[in-house]
Amino acid sequence: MAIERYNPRQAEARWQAAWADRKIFETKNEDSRPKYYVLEMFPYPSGRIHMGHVRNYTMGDVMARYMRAKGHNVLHPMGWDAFGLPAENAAMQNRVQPKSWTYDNIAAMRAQLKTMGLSIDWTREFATCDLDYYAQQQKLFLDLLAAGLAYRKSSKVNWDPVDQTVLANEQVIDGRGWRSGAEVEQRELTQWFFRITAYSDELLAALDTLDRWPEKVRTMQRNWIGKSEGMRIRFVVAGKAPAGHATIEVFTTRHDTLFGASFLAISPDHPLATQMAKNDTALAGFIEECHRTGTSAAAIETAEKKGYDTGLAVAHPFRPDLTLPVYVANFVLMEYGTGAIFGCPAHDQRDFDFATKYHLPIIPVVAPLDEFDADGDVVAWVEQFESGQEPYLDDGKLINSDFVDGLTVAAAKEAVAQRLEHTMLSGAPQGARQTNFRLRDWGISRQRYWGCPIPVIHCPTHGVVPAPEKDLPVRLPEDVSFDRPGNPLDHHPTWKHVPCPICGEPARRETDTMDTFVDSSWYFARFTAPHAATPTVKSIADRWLPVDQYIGGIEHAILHLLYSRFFTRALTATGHLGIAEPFAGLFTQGMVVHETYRREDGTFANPAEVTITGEDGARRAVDTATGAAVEIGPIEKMSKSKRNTVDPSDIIDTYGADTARWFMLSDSPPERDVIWTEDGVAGAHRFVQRVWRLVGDARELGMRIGRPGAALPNAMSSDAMALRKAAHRALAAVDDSLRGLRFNVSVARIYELTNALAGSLSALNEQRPDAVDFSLGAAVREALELLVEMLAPMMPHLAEECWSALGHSDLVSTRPWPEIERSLLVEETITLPIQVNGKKRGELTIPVGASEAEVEAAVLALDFVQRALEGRAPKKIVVVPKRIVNVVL
RNA sequence: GCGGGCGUGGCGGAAUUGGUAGACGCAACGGGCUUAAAACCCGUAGUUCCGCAAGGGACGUGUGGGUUCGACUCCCACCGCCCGCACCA
Repeated sequence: MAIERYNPRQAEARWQAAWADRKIFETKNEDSRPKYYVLEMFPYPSGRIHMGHVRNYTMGDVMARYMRAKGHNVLHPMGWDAFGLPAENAAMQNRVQPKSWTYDNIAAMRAQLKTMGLSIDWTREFATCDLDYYAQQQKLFLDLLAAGLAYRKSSKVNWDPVDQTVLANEQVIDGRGWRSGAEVEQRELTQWFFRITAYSDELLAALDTLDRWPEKVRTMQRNWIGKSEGMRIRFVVAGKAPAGHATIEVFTTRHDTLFGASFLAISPDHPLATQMAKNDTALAGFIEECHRTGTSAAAIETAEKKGYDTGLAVAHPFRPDLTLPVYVANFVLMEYGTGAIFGCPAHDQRDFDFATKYHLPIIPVVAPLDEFDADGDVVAWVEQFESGQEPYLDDGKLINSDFVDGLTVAAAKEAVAQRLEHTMLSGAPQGARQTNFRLRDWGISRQRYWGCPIPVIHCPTHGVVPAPEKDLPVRLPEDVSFDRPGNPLDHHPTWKHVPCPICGEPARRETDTMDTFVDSSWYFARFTAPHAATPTVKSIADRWLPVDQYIGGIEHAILHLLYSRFFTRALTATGHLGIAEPFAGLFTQGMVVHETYRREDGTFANPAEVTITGEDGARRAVDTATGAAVEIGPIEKMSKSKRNTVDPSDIIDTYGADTARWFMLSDSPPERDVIWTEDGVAGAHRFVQRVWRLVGDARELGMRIGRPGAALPNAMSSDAMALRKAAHRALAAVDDSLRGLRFNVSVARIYELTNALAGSLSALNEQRPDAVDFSLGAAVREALELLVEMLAPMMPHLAEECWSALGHSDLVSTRPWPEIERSLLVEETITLPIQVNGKKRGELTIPVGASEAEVEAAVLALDFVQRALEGRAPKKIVVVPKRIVNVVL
C-alpha cells in the first residue's frame, strides 16, 4: 500500500499554524521590493461567511500569494464593515447590545475565514465600529467641515413613521419601509451632506484613466454622474406676473429647437406652482394628485402626461409677438435643472404626448439631412411628419427657425447660444451656457444608534459648533435601550446634553450618526497604517495606494465605489492623502448560484435536505426525510429566502478548504456566475487526492526520481524532454492566466500537466530495474515540483503537504515563483495544418527554421495536395510562418 | 426608451486575439481491477453520411448577408437572453 489518502482537515490546520508561527504573511511598510496591494471588499459581520465570501477571498488570496511569489511586498489585509442597522434590529429582537452582537459575529467569522487558509496580515485587522477607527473618522469629518466639503441643509428624505428613522432609497421597497412595512413619508429634514458634486467633473473625467476597471462599471458611474451641457434660458412672463416671478428659468440641452417651442412646463414642486396654488384650489388639487402618483419605475412607465394650465404666458425670446402658455406638468422634476422646461413637441417624446393631449402646436424645426431635395426643400418630409404620430428625434438641419434655418443641430445650438448670451434682459443675459449633473450631494445623516457619531454640537447662540479636538472622540454610549422606536441616542437621558464649547451654555449634541458608506470610503487607506494616531500617515498611505487589485461584487458599482473615489479626493484636499484614485484595478466577481428545490406545498428545500436521483436518465429530487418528490427549480443566487445555500463550513469540514478554493476557481470565468454543484465539488476533491497520489507514487519510485535539489542530468531522453516541455509550457500559461485573473484557464493548464505527469510516472514505474531512464525520473521530479509550486497560490495547504512529502524542508508559500525555461518553449519542428481552399486537409511536420520556399515545396509534394491539384498549378499559396498553409486552387 | 454585456457539444467553458473550433472539467458510455461495491486506472464521444473495416466526405460557434486565401473572432442587418439606468429636459 502506497500512501494514505490526503487528510485535509488535519493537514490544513497544521499548515495554517506553521504560517502563523513564522508570521510569513505579516507585511512591513518598509520594504525595498515593489509593492502590491490586493484587497477584497471587506465583509459585513452578519455572523456566518457565505459562499460569495469564499469566492471573493479565494480570488484575492490567489493574487496575494502569486504576487508574493513574484517578488512583491504584498499588502493583503482584512477588516469588518461593522456599523449598520442589522445590529440594532438584533438588539431589538434578542435584547443584546449592538456592540456585543457585532463583536461576537466578528469572532465567529474570523474563525471561519481562518479555516480558509488566507494569506492575510491579521495584525492590521480592524472593525469600523472600533473606537479607534471611528475616532479617526470624526477627525476626518471635522476636516471636511472646515474645508467646506461637509455642510448642513434642509432636504426631503424617506421617513419611516414606525421605525422613526430616515431610510435610504434602497431601503424603500414599493413605497414601504423594508423592515416595518409602513408607508414611507417624504419629510423635510435638516441633514448633513458631503459635497460630492464639487468633484462631478473630475469624477467623470478620471473614469477614462481607470483602464483596469470593467467598462460596465465605468459606464454606470458615467450615467450616474449624468453630465449634460445645455443652456439656462429666462422667459419673460407676459402681462401681470406673480410677485417675484417676472421671469421663468428653464434648462435645456436642445436650444437649437427653440423656434419649435409651444409651451412651458414647471414642476409641481416649483416655487411658482406652490405660490399660485395658494389662491387656486384646482391647482392645489392637481399638485396633490401629482404627489400621490408613485415614483416607482412601474408608476412612471404607465403614468399619463398631465398638465394644469396656469393661465400665465411667457414671451418667446426671439419672437416677442408669440407667447407660450405655462403649465404645471407632472413629468417635470424639481430636482433636475431649474424645475422648468420649454416644450418642443416635434422633437421630444414627452412633449409630443403632452402637446397631443392638450392640442398645442407641433412645429417641426429639424428635418433629416437626406430629406432635403436639390433646392433645399423638405416639403414632402414635413407633410409626412405632420400626418405622422411621432416626434423626430434624430440629427438633421434646421427649418422654420428664422436665423438658424439651414444650420446643423450643432451649429444651431451655437448660434442660439450666442444670440441668447448677447440679448440683455433687465441687466443680465437672457441665456447662459450651463452644465448640469444628475449627481446630488451625498446625504450622510442617519437617525440611528449603531454608527459613527457626527462630532458637532448645536448651540442656541452659536449654531453648529465642531466638537473640540480635546473632547474627541465622541463615544457612542453603551447604556442605551431599544425598547421604543426611534434613535436611542436621542432618547438617552444625558448623552446629548453638553455645554457649548464657545459659551458654556447648555447645548445639544448632534444625535445623527454617519451613513455606514462613510466608514467604507476610506478603510483601504487605514489598512496602510491601522494603528496610527492620525487617520492616515500620508507618506505610508501614498506609498501603498492606490490599491492595485480590488475585488468585489458588482452591486457596489456606484455607491461604494463612487463614494470612495470622492472621499479619496476629499482626503487629498484636506492633506490626509496625496492621490486621486483609490483603486487602480477593479475586478467584479460573479455570484455563486445553485439550483432551487421546491416541495409540493410550495416551501423551498435546502440542498442538504434533498437527494438527487438519476435512474431513468432524468434528474429527479426527493426530500431525504420524507421521500416525497421535490421539484428542481431554476438556478438562482444563493439566498436565505430560496434556501438554496450551502454552508462553507460544511464543505470545508467535509472536503477541506483547498477543495472549496479549487472548485471556486475552476470552470467558470471569475467575472461570471459559478454554479455550485455537488458533482463539481466532488470533482475538485478528486483532483486534490489525485495530486497527493501522484506525489506518493513518485516517492515510491525513490532513487528513480532523484533527490530534491539535484541537478538535471546533461543528457535527457526524448520522453524526459517532452515532459519538461509540457511542464514549462504549463508554467508559462499559468503565469499568464494568473496575472490576468483568468483562474479557470490556469486550472485547465494544470490539469493538462497533471495528465502528462501521470503518464510519465507510470511509464517510469514500468521500466525494468536494469533499464531505468533516470533522465525521465529527473524530469518527473522537476515537473512534479513545478506542479506543486503552481498549485500553491490556489491550494496552499495541499501544496505545502506535497512539497514536504517531496523531501523539502522549506515552505512553498515563501518560495519565489519558478523560473520558466524559455528555451523549452521553442520547438525544433512544428506541425502545420494544411488547407486547400481554406479547408483543412492534412498536416505537415517541418523544421521550425524552414524557409517559405521550403515549406511550399514540401506542401506541394504532399499526396492530398497533389490529388487536389490534379496536375494544375495552384493559383496561390498562403504561408503564414509557424501557423498555417493554405493552397488556393 | 437609453446604456453595457452575452449567445460555442448533454452541461460549465477553452481557442495563442484573423490561422487545426470544442482544450480542461462535469455528466455519460465501454473496459480493467474487485467475491461485490466504493475508490482507482485505461478508453470512447460535435452532428451526420458512405464503408465490414482501414479510412473518407458533408455540415457545424444564435439567424441572414458581407470583407478575406482563411471568420467563434472584423463589418452590416436581424433574433434571443442577462444586467444597469430611466419622465434627467
